[in-house]
Amino acid sequence: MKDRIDEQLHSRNIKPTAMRELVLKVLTDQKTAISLPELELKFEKADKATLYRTLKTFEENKLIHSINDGTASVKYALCRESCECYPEDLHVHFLCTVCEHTYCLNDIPVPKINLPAKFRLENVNMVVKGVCSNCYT
Amino acid sequence: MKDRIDEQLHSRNIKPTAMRELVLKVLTDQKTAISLPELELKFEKADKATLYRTLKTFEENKLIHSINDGTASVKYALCRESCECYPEDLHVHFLCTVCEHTYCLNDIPVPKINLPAKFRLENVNMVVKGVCSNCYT
DNA sequence: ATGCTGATGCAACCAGGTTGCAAAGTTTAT
DNA sequence: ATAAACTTTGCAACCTGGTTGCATCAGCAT
Repeated sequence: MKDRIDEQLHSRNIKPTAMRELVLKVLTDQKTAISLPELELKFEKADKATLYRTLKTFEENKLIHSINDGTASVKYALCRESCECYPEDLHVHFLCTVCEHTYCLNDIPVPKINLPAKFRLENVNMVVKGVCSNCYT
Repeated sequence: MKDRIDEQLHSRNIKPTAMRELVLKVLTDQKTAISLPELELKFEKADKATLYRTLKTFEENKLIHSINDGTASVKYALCRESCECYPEDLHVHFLCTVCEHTYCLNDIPVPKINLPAKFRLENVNMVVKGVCSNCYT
């Protein structure tokens, strides 16, 4: 288990400190994207700033991606192995308005958009809001 | 001018107070979406809470729509006359990473997405980041 | 004029995000 | 093995946007 974690960190050129291993472990076990405050709650006692910087490091190195789903806080989820966070790599995110969980719909790529003349595209954030299958009645 | 403003307010069932007329005027003159802090700066002396509530009122009555473009703050822009903020009414937003302005790409509808089974769609937020034509080199 | 309702202004609060700085831990060169 | 150099961590403090409670004020109906 730990091996696998360290391997992941290594493959993204992130030094495997104890803290980072723990955070990555939490992120791996997570089915939905998680926010910084939520991450804090996963630990008995952990420093917000450290977690914050850990997430930033992960994001810079493309181990995770951030999602701004319109709720108060930014959420984070693991990137796929092959992800380089290019526009082609992007997928749709789904925010359930009942349970507030944010899902990565990895199989649904973000549709291509034709921008007006002289607009250059760098990135796309597409969040669908609705009710997830768990909360579906 | 004022007539036109009042008419707009009236058509959305919003009582035309002085404050609201001023805010709507600012929003009308705006080419890009504006945030609460930005709106505050447009006035010599105005109360944040009042502006906040004014925006909320406008939004509830579908005179404006909010855009969460991933920057720290939520931005607001006028709805089109015919807008009821249904998913069909939605358009793509563009955030310029240079000037930080957010454009309503009114002519680009949000693409339709096929969600997984038992996921119900309510709303879609699609923000494209990049460089706008003004900042394009 | 009187009373009711909703709008405004002020102050205070809250949460998430972010930074500075010193202590602890790692790595590298000698 | 030791010292120097660099990185990570933990703590505290801060900033900003968003939000709320409450007293006051304005507009309208009676």
